[in-house]
Amino acid sequence: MTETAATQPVGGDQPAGYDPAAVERRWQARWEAEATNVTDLSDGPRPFYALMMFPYPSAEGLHVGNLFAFTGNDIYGRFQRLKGHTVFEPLGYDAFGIHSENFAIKVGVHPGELIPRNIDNFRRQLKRAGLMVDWSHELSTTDPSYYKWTQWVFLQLYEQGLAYKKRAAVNWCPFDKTVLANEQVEHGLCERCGTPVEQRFLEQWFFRITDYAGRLLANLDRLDWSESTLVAQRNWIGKSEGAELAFPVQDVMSFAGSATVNEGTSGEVVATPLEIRVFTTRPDTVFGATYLVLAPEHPLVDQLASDEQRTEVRAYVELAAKQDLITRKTSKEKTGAFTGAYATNPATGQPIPIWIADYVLMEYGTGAIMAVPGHDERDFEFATQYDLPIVRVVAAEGESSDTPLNQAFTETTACTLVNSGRFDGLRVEEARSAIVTELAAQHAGRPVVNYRLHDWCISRQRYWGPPIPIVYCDTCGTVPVPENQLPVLLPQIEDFRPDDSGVSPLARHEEWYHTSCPKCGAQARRETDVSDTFLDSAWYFLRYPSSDRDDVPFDQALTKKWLPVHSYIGGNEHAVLHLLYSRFITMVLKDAGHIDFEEPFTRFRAHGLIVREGAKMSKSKGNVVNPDQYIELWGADAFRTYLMFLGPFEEGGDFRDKGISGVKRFLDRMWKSVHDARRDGAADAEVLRKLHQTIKKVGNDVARLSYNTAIAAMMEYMNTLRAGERTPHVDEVRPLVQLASPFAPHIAEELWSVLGETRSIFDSGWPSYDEALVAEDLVTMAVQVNGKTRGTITVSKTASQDEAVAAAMAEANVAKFITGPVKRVIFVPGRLLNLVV
RNA sequence: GCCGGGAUGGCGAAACUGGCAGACGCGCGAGACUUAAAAUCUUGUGUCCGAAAGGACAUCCGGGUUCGAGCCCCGGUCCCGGCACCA
Repeated sequence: MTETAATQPVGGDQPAGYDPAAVERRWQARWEAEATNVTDLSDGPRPFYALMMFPYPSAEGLHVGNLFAFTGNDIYGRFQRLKGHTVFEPLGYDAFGIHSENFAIKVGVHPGELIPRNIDNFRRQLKRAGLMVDWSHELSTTDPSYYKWTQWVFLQLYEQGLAYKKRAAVNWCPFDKTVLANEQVEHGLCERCGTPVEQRFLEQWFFRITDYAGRLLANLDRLDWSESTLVAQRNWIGKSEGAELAFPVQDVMSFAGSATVNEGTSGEVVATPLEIRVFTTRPDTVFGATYLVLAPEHPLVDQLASDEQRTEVRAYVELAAKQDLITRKTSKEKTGAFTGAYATNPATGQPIPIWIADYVLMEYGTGAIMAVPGHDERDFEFATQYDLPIVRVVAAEGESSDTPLNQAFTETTACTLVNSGRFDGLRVEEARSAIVTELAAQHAGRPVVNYRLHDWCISRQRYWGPPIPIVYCDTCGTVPVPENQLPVLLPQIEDFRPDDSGVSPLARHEEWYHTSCPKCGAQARRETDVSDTFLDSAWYFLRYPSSDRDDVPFDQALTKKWLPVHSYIGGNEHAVLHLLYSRFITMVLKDAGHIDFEEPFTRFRAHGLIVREGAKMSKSKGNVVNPDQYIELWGADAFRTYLMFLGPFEEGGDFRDKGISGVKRFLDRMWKSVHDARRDGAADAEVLRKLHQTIKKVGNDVARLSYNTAIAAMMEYMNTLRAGERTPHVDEVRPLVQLASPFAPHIAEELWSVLGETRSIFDSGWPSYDEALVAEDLVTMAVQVNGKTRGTITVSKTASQDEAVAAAMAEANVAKFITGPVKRVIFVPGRLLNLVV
């Protein structure tokens, strides 16, 4: 390209060719120099926070999937800006966590050195993509000025009694000597080294997210989120309504206070009958409960075991403890042991044996179940295995109390109770409440709602994360680090590898580990666990607007103005954890009075996945797309536009190398059209009509993230614009440049200046359309005979049914098929006419 | 097993509320320009029959509702994703 080419007046005779690299370099420099993308957060009557989930800065650099998502968000942000909003589009890095740490261990470089390097590379790549990012608010979760406030968030939960410590099972890899997340265990083996994973019990920090289960679930109904994400959250929270029932244990007494699960009261020295509480969603089947099963970890197991059964029971408990958490939950084989004790079924009054088995999980319900083998598949399997009685208590129509059961009968609709004493004949739905009411009157039961959601374990026995801001003092106990002593800095240590001890590598660093008690000043020890990466990302959206503030986690006025986030975009792999934790933390901060809203993301859309030639991209398959290469070859504008064109944004699509050429051709034609455009004479009326139709369609499509069809509409307009090698008029091309600008921002800016404009196109406003012009005066309608299309007619858009029928009859091919009298006419104005003969 | 999403030309895909199936793009065929090629432009392109006009058949399979079904209902096959002994 020559120097003068870009500034060649419209109508100049020899427009220069389109050189994406030069154009993109020029405009990126100019945006930076003129701070085009820096948002004045204190200004702007119509703020719009367009957020994309921040990336984990991997060593491999930006993935094409990342870029797909970022571009999708950027287009939406740019569109909102053109629509007159003040748009804030920040970006940051989720750089703490096991991923970074494992990679650092692998290559033998300290993560503190590796991460800044990766971030530099990410920033370079993201900038090249031409995102409208306000880089002055960039953040990284690994920065002490950020994690200081992550620790502050922890303290907020601690102060509200929502953070607590308890012993819990973790997956432990004896070879890598590390705690593993559930996702890192495959078929009971460590995903990295293949060593069988063991279960270990460690003291860990938890957040009481279960206290918020009801609210987290109820609010979902009023969120404008992708349906699939809402469903995933509902399933994860897993509400189930049922009852807690009490089964008294025979001949075993206990001291009050230790007798029941979930009820730690005073230690009165009064012997009370021991009872087992169970949770069930089928209280209607209580007459069929022929035995009880406790989880092997249930606190009453040892007390219940009879002398002759004790050895067997202990062996089983030990075996269960050895098994890793994943295998236990996936192997369907039923095993268990009889405790030797019996309980009384409160409905039948009959004694039933108490068993332990690992198919019952301690962390759900009460850790104990009443087994109804007749009507539960798992119980049936277990009962068959151990020869326990199976009783039918529910019967379908045509069945009776003694219709044999050769498998569990789990149907409930149109079923009635049998073998259930005075409840016989009741429909299942009626029996549920009737039985609970009856048992409640005897203090043997109550209705209960249970959630599958567990409390959030945030402890990580690792190095690369924010230290949990807690100190242990021999006299003062557990002491939170005062806010003015934050951050608790993560020390720079060389041996950050985890070891066999089961505690964080930080514990090996005496000078860090030993500290003084913030309360009494005596010698004390630091908590050595760091917090979960998901805590870092559960509040980052609150930090962006205030990222330059050191004195507060988030400024009150800015937060009020900019939050909740107007549009959030991200991958559905975070449908549950990240999005749920963010909602939880937001609710907690609201309850603590720090913010005045409790849902962080007003609108959320999950983007799709990019595959290549039908297969998921992976390094091992060697089909990973490196964005740099494509941007080099085609330009960021073409690459962005192609990514948005290859499939629906919310579904993703197939990346095919050749596909990009069509999009590049489109940009080339737009370039040429603007340079060639004539100013003399008038614009063509029909072209203008098409233009207005296009403005309408592109606006509607972009608003619902239907980017692929928006691009198709622009291409279609381009075909009209250039049909028959006509020379387009300036008025015909100017709005097109605006429509294309969110997709291809650099070329749009360039062409905008070619059109004589001096300000950024992104301050030019979104073109409007004239509804009267959009509607065609003449419409082409399909004419069907008996539902088969036989021709078309062109009539006025206001044509009546009679006029349409007359026009249709005049068509030879239609008349040909009218073999008898027309019995019925279906007339859809402007669309179709169907004659039934 | 349960819960989502999906299956449309050679390929990526459109069709928003039941109304001309295949927009737009890739690829491919033909032509123009060129010494030639690339690029560009024009044009054709679901399948079958037909010179054409036109016709028949076509949205995973089998039924149904309707004047009319890719879309709604019933039954089934396959693919992708999530959860998974949750009582």
